[in-house]
Amino acid sequence: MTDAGKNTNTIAAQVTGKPTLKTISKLSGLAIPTVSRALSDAPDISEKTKKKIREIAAEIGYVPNRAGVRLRTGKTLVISLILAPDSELMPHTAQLIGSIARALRETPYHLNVTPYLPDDDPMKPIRQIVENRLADAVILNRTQADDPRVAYLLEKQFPFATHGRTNMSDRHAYFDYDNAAFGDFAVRHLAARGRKCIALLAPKQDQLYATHMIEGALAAARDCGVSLTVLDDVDSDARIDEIRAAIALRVKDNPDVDALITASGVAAMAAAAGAKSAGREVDIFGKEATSILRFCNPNILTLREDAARAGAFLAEAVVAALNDPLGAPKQGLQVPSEADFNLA
Amino acid sequence: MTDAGKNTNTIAAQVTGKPTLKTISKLSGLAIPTVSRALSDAPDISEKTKKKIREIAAEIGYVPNRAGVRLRTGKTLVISLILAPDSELMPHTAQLIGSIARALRETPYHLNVTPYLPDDDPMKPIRQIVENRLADAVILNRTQADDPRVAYLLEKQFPFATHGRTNMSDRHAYFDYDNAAFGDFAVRHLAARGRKCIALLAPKQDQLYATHMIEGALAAARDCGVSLTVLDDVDSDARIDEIRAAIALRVKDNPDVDALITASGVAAMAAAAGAKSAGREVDIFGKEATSILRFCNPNILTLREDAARAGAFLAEAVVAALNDPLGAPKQGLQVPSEADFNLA
DNA sequence: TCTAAAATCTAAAACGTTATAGATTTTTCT
DNA sequence: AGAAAAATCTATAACGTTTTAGATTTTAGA
Repeated sequence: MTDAGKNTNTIAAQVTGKPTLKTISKLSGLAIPTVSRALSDAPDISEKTKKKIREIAAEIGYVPNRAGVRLRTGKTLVISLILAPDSELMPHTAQLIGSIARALRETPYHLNVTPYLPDDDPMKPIRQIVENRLADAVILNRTQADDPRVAYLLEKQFPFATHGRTNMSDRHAYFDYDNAAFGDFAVRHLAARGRKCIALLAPKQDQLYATHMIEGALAAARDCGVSLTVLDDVDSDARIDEIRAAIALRVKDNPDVDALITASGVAAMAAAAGAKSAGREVDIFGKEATSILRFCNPNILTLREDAARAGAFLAEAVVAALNDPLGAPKQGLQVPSEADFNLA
Repeated sequence: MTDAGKNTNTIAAQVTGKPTLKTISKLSGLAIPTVSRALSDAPDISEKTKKKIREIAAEIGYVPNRAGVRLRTGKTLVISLILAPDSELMPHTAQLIGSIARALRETPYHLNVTPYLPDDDPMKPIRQIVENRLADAVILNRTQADDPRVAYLLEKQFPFATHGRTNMSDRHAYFDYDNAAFGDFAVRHLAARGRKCIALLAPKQDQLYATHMIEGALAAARDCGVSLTVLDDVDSDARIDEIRAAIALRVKDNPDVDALITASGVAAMAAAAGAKSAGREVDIFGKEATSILRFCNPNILTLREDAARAGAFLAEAVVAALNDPLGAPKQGLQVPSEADFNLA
């Protein structure tokens, strides 16, 4: 009965090549499935054996071969971030990507990035991933209120999380910025500074965040007794020069406007430039602070959108969805506070 | 001899589950290895057979299982982008990531992102990837002149490409901005605007791009007969407020300075603010244009760094290195031109 | 002490692919 | 026509893992 541990100690040092279960099997004298089950803490392996195997594994630096696991289990150990074309141009995106990937380091999953172009069908990357099983889950950003990708993923029961809410948010994991609260915060802040006639620059597209922002701002405006106009004929996602020109026109048309709220930092910049070119002094309140912003114009106010927090949350949410497909989806909201005010 | 194609047509339509080589084997009546070799265009398969197999494969939408390929060949079909902590905060990084991933769509490789934190050992992710074969190649960004990661990868003969040159650039693929040409361009441009005393804000760290930039600028300054001072005690990679404060001090100390050159857009902004707070009107010339910049200060001049081009090049370069490990590494340089001037 | 049950381990198979060596068929040459 | 050569295909094995069912050992019960 001593043949099991016969040559354990001598070989352990001189392992050649990348260690596998087979290596541990030989070193321990136990069968490969035993080693496998011991490392996955199966109930039918004795504590003594588990300890022994874990020690050997640690000593020789065993790391499971992903291809083997993948082939056998059907899991890819990959989570894919679907990158919308706009996102590439947004200042916070790199931080979002980095923070997702960093959070995933605590898990067996790796992050891969799947971008698409403005002319591409947004459904195509999703379908490919689901049909060819290129990932175990996806993270979507820049979701639309009525997003066909979300509908598809729900139908296929494919795990996912979104950055930004949708019409179907009750059924999936997400992280979002509380844009109603942002609208509220911005209006109250401007009102407190004595502003009376605020214009809000909303994106044209069917974006839920705009709806929320407008609702919050309108309610606060009523409450504070200030006027609020929604400039829905100016696309805050348009090119920067167009925004500037459009804003210049609008403030000229409406001489009472003394403050502007925008949905993004870039739009805030453009709005500031537009107002200036119209010879007007207005307060600008923009979401999505960039460190750059505070130098641009003395009157640009911002609330920080915490991309790092969003990324970490999304990573956890999507892993939770993988581990417990039937559990309630994790949902997070960043409520703006004074602590985020005018910070980079 | 007719048993081969016996039930081809009938079954083709009703394939169930994800098709594999086995599926095609059954449909075609040919052995699995034959199917495999036909699809990889091996010389010992007849054209007739190849055609037949390719048709079936196309019809049922066969896509090779990555786990199978990976396990058998040892290739991961993954390329990993190592993301430096600073990069997450830089405006162009998302576009770099997106363009790499988009270029890789033409290849079998997927892009995965491996970030590390300021406190992490930069070698750790690289070692993990190489030792555990988590990718077939890596792309490094923010390389240092003397980068231990580059030395390690060269020693291990692991395929890679870098964004930014190093001391060992002759031996690896890279894409870089021609910073000497940038220094030259900036100085000549400022001189043409009548500026006589230029200060150059260089990063403190051992970054090759700074060396190049300084060399180019110094040579041009000699040639144009203007004065150029290198502010090497101000770290252009420092926090934005520190740069602003430092610049304010320096321009106060030196009343002759009438222009500033910086290595980044953010530094340009900060420098502009610093000069303004010192009550001075100086021209600012910064690399790495962001759309935002042009609204900030009337005097910020920029040359565009084309992140999309960099990404596409790096993807191609690293794939070339994989396909031909012994070939000359692909190396690219973006030479700044008027076409890149003051563009976002 | 013997049997039944529980605990612990192992053998065999499978995931999908490709490489190697060998088998079969076809072609070419004498 | 027969043999050698070329062309084309197949059988087998392996990559590293986990699952299933079964084998062995140990413990508990009478």
